[in-house]
Amino acid sequence: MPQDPLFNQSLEKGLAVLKAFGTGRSTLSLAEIAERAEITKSSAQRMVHTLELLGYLAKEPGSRRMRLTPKVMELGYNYLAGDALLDVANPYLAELSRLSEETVNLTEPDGDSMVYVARFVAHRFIPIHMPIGSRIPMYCSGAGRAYLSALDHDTARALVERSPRPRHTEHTLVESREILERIELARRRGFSSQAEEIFLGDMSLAAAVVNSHGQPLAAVHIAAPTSRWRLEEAEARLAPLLIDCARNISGSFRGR
Amino acid sequence: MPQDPLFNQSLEKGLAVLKAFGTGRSTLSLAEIAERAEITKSSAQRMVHTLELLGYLAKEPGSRRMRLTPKVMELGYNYLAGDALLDVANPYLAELSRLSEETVNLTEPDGDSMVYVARFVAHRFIPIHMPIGSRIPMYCSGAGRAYLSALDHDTARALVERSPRPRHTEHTLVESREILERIELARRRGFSSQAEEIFLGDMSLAAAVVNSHGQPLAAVHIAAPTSRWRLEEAEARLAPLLIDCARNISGSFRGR
DNA sequence: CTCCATTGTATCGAATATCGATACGATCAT
DNA sequence: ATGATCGTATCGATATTCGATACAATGGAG
Repeated sequence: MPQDPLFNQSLEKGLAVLKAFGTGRSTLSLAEIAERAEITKSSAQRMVHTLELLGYLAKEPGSRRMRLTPKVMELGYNYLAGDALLDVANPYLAELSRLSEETVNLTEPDGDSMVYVARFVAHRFIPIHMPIGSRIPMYCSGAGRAYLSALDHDTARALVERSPRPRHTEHTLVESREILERIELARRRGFSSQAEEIFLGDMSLAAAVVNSHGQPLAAVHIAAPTSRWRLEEAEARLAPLLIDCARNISGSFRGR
Repeated sequence: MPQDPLFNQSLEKGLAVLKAFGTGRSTLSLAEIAERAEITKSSAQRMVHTLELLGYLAKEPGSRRMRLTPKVMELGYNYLAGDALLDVANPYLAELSRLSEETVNLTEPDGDSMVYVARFVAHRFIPIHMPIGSRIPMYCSGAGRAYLSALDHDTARALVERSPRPRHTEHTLVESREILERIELARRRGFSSQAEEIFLGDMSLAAAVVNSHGQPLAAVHIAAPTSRWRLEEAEARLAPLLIDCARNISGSFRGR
């Protein structure tokens, strides 16, 4: 009974196989792939065979487990390569990293998460390793709250309320009322902040990048380790630079 | 006529659609997708519909053209997240960038290209924008030659000879004899170099990262703009730091 | 503003490629 | 050495994908 005659379930299964490598281990046996992708062993066999021929999967030498090849990055890279905002933002992000001497990131929204699309790492500290493409939840991140603060109130509220809100650390805010208060504060101040709500030892300040209608496209954030900054001090010293950076990116993108 | 009864052509078509966004424009109409993916309009319709439901494609607001969503980066990110070498390398790469005050990259081999998997951008200069996931050919890049120099001679020769070798600039070496000489030199010196063979104004020095059997896994390279360095000077000052970095990564990975 | 060419969307019957089950053989752990 | 688990190959049934085509929507030209 094909409910949607245009939907192709083979493609769904194939992508589920690629996504199966996201959870946990980096090499998987066929049985594990079938289990994680929630498909039958036969389907897994076909999909793995196809992906191997196409060069996206390879047998781990010496065993029969499969692993992703660097070729899968072509798929994600195409997004980055076509992202006009990223091109515009890069020099401003580099400058902010130079001025602040801290790690600076650009993230874009997807569902209820923010996705890292650019990252300039400060020299003096290697913080939590967050490669391009990784995700942080909107509700408890500075970047997410900055993004939400540039949406209209009802849209932001709806997003927060329907998002799962696990407690990552003892400091994570999980009550939607509290979170919405922080978003309201961010709206007034022009930037948002977050202290140790995702990782202990890590704070962040963030500001939204907006289009010509004021709608948010992305967020810039500075990662400030608690070992070097108190929150108040970071807000006083870094927030003006941050807001300036986000405003410059927004302005340049408009005139692109 | 299913020549290979295990091969799933729907999956191939779906991935071809995602890859179609790599060539040229960042938004495509259905007709353009069908053309670039080399599939019929009907197939394109089904694949696009499916990818849209799964969240990998979205309609560009205000038009009917499609664009990739950040969600596609999940696929590529899974590779990075599972890459043990990358974890080990990061601090050493950061240190090399700090010491050299230039941009440092880690690349891994795929086919006849090297793929960027990590990048530490120097503050004082924003060179050619090469995001994670982008590729450079082995035959004319420092990283590629460093990688090839750690393979046995015959394997390296075969790779170079069967690789297409377009001339990117007036300085690009395209004769396999010349290229193999450079690889031989790299083998003796422990690092390779390249000056303006891909982009004018850009040189690079590179060294291979090897496993416990001496087989290459990746390459570290420093991008040195011609505006700041003469080749001989760069080789004298930067190569020792570079070799040290690659050796440290190799050693740490062995003991992982 | 109208018309036309092009593009996106929906539908359909045919038949092929995909489906899941199963059987066999290889591999690993005990 | 033995058994259990896992990867590989094969099969018949049929659901699902196939390409064609018809229709509607769009956008540009005149």
